Amino acid sequence: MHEFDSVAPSAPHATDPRLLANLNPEQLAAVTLPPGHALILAGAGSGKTRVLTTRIAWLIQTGQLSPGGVMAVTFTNKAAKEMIARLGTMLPVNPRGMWIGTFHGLCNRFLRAHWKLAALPQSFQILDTQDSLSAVKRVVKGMQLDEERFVPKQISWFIAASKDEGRRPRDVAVHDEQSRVMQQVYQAYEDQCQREGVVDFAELMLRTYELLRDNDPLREHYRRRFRHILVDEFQDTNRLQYLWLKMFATPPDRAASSSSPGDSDANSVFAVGDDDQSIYAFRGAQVGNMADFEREFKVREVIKLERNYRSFGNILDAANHLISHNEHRLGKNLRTEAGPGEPVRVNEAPSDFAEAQWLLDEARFLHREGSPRSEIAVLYRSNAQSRVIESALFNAGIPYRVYGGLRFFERAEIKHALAYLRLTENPNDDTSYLRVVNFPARGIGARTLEQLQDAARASGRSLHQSVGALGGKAGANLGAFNAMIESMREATHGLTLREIIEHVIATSGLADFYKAEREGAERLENLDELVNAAEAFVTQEGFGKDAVALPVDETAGPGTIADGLPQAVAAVDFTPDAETGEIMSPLAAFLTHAALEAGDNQAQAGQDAVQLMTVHAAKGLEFDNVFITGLEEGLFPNERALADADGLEEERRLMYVAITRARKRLCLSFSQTRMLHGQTRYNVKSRFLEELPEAALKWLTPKNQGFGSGFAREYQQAWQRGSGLGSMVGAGRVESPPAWATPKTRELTVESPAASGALTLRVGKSVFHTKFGEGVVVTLEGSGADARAQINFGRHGMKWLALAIAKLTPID
DNA sequence: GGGAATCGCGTTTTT
DNA sequence: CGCGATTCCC
Repeated sequence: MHEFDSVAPSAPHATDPRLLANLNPEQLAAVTLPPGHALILAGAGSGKTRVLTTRIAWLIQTGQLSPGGVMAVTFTNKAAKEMIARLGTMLPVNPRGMWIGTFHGLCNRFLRAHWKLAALPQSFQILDTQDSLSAVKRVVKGMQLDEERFVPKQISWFIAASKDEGRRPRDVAVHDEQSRVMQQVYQAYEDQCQREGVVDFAELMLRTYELLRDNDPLREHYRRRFRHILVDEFQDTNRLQYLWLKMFATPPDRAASSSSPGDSDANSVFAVGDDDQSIYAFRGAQVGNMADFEREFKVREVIKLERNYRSFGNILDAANHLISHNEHRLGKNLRTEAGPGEPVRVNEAPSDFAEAQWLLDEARFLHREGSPRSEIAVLYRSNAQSRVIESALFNAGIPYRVYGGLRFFERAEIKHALAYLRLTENPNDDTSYLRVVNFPARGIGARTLEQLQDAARASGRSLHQSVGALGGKAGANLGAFNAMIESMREATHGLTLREIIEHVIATSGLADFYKAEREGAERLENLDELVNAAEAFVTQEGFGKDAVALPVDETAGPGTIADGLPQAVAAVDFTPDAETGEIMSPLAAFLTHAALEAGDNQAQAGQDAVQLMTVHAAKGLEFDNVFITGLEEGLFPNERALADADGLEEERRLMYVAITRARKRLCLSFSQTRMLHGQTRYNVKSRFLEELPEAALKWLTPKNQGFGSGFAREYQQAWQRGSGLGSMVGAGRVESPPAWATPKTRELTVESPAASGALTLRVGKSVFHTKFGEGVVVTLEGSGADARAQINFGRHGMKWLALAIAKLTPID
């Protein structure tokens, strides 16, 4: 089926000496590894991206690889873009033509090229998580299941998780009624997606994997084409991504059987990852893939990049010391030549409010000292923690930026516009149909849609096709909607993408609707922004001008292929059909782009602002000054994560990621009390604080260390201000009961079995229990013999104790 | 069909 | 407590 140009690698050219300059010995070894599968353990701040890009540039410069023979995979669009941008400065070729992208982006390209083999429509559309959930809801409703028992969200999660493990409905384990129904829903969901010509994120991966698995010539073709496969953040790969990778890689036994590696037709996988930064197990990532890779791919070279170019010594000591408490590691220790730097400072606050206040003063101080606000990052374990910090910053008028939340293409008004656009492309997309059939309102109610869905189910056709089944006013309204979609389709024929979108926003009634809305101005702006995004997309991708294969001289070489698939296309989102070269419409391509790249999720960019984000969101970023807040048992480590065995280790890795974000200054803080879910919680400080080396720390609270001069004075003032704010915070020390707490009893005196004599307990007081260790009294109830106390023992959890029996001693 | 009241829930998130 | 989703009522 395929013919290949088996061009042996030419003798290395003289490389640009600047390319390899300033690499340390380990980096150099990684960059210049001979062909063969390799695993690079790249510690935080060790120059990972540099090694990846330099490796590609070096292979190309030395003539071992043509741009068309590269496949580089990342997890995020941001990482892919960065790689492309850096390569652009290193190479005289256009890196946009290389197969560099996210797992999902590359799958999309692959399926666009082989849509027929994959049994998809050429302009199949991609469901994001929201779309997918509403599709599942539709299925569940259609099957008339009890939504209490079969929660759509859970089923949606189950389907995604199954696909992420490579399981089709027939492969899922069925052991009871519940799982049997789940399987049926999964099957029905698949049928529905197939009927509507849509795929969800996991389907992109799974479909690609299966196509390669079941089609030998195709698989062999791609194995020959991609000489070098590079994978970033390998520790975050899930089961399916690992299997997927195996499809592209030459099996190691075949690679080994070749006498000389240089002439072998085997390709090479260059996997880069850091097991200590694996923080996505909750969404299916399997760190075990690293060990599996080493074993199954018979990796000969494991290179560790341990020299850190980011942080000062004390920060690295803290990170190393902390992570050494994990048992399941491949083993790695960061080192620096930058000197110890400032100690890691630790602050204890009486309340979350005071913690925020302290943070605020600290940020002000740093800014006064010349640090840009954008170099100050405030990290927290969960999004709910940002609220107090935000309000403190807001009230003080300090600009800040919160990462997270809705992204551009996920906004309701944008999704609505996209739904109309999708319908002009494919009126049988029921998800989009239901989203906008009555938005803006046009007299199509819930019962009408029930009937329409029943009719569609009965005939096995789409909603759009089933409108004729309904008569009366309802049928007329539906007919009018169909006619509108149809006229949109006709009117936009031949228009530019920009004109199409403008037309649809106007004629759908969306523009008028938001004009009439009191709060619609921002949404209108966003719709304008959608037009701009489309314009930028077209310009950037170069569609319409020269969306054709790049000049041959840029792409020819080993790996040239002969099945009509262009080596490289200027417009990567317009991947042509592998056989016919047909390219999908700009609109379909833009819709794909919108699904695959949800856009920024940071609020108002522009001015210099303090950066607020979760630890997860901070991965891959770095800042001069980092604050890690809320270091309390239950919060960080999070109590819900402690349920499973590996939970604590993942939490610790999360802390490790947080620590290693800091370049110059690291501050840790925790609070004795915190408002959570509408009630005050009394917390014990995080065990992670105990796992840090004392020598690298400087405690700012009197208990552990006195105040000195300079910085410390600042802290003292900040702390006092923070703790002196309003009656809410009271006297500020844990010894006095917080005035704002309203438990049943605030103070209780009982005969203590431990200390012969009276024991006085107060809410907020620390106590020691012979079995559970240190805890904080949360609630007191009853009296005398049946006096009870609820005590938070941190890692041992919240306990109710009978005070007549429990052996408690007070801690001061 | 849409606004108001009520319910329920509350790690982490990219594609 | 604060939110989103659902339900209720006009």
